[in-house]
Amino acid sequence: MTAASIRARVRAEMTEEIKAVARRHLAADGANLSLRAVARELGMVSSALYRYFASRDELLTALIIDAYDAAGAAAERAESAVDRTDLLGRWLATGRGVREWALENPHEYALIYGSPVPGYRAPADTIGPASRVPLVIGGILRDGFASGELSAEPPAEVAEPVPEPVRADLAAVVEQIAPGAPAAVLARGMTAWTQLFGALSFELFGQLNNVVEARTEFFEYQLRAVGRLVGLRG
Amino acid sequence: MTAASIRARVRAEMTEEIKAVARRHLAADGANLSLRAVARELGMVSSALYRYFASRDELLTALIIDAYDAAGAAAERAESAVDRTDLLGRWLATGRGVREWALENPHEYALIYGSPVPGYRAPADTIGPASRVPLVIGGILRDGFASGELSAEPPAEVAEPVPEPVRADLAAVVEQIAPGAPAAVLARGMTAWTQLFGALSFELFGQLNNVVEARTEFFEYQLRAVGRLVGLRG
DNA sequence: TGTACATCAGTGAACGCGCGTTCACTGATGTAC
DNA sequence: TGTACATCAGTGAACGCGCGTTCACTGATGTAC
Repeated sequence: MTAASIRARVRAEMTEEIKAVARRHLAADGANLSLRAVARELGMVSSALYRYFASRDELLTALIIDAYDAAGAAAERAESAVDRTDLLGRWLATGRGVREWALENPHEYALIYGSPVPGYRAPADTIGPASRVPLVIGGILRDGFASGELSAEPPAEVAEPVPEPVRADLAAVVEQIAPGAPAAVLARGMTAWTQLFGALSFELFGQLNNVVEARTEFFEYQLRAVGRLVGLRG
Repeated sequence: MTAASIRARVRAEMTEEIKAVARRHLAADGANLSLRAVARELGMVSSALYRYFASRDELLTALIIDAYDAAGAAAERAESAVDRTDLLGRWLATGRGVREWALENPHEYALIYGSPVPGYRAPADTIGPASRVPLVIGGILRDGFASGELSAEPPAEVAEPVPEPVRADLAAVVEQIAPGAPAAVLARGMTAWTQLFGALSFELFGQLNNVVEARTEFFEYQLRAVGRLVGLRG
């Protein structure tokens, strides 16, 4: 290993360490993370951080990207462990995987799915990582449509026509997320996606306090209910 | 009008004005609202605010309560304009009412349904106002169950049993929200409640950017889809 | 292999701000007799 | 109705903090000849 690459590795490790400390600080400060506090904990002077991140916003961006990646990886890991033909199981595993990650990392969850950070504009590099969970769901829809289990027609009793402008928007999304699937299937999938994160936000942001204590069971119930709405059988 | 009551009225007006300015500042600062900035805009010295609010947290609490009340009032106003027997229509009106309020007041929405404010603990006085939207939904469920339109059994194809621990939690909630309705009906109602705010959070917090542009139609589609899951006909 | 030079991580001081909260005070307005 | 006193809104200074970012610098580590 050349001297240069050792230096690069040390630099990469230090970068990771800064992010790790910053992640811990999200708990105390939320999105108004203090660079000076991070530096203090690392035993450095605050200006030293500028060797690694050009600004506070850049550090925040790195944390956001990492959080999306971690949530996506959790979904992928959980979903990939399920038999490919068990579509409902794959959906449930995805939801559970994301939830477990979110419960372990509530402040990172809040950073990406909570209120936007005032004054912060997410750069384009967050788009890819942010798509990982939707892509997992898209894979389930694609396979379901391919196997015929998911038809363009939803379960008869909950059939709801997709409005024309939404169809148009989804036509573009279909190509990236679930190539080949009809817009109607994707629309139901996006309803499920919304439900998943709505349920997590309610749980993590306190709306269920004093209302539902059986959090895991309630989450599971909602996942299953919306899975049925999508047309997933299990 | 006595002198004392004039003083009281002036005081009340000043209190409202402080809150109005503070609300505007939520846009710039999010939840880390600055008392000094509010005072500055009012042309007062910052210590003068302490005549009206004992601390920054107390001002935040007032804003949170007002926001819940405003969202609840919007839901009530919209829902009450619909024919009582049109359950699906009542649900759609509720959703649209909340969404309109949220789009007009995105920062207040974020304050109550977004990430929790770091270091802030909501006092008990927020519970009542926070229940107003759920109560509107509960009213629809109650009436639906009373008229027989909503049965304990959901639409057959999306039937999903309510887990026992959730049933137990909901038994308590039923009394406050929809007296007389079975837990199964309430569970579906809470799924709809989650979907409603999940959809709003996705829209307001930017998750739909570059994905769905036909926001109103997509929202409407989701409201209808989950309304069917609940068993509301229209 | 040894040496001159370049790179780069981290320092420390400074700039120019911001904040919430307390406290003694002034002066206007209201109350009680 | 007039006067002494109490209430209360708002002031201004201060306390004791915090922050992001810039800049000239030191000194260790790497690179090129």
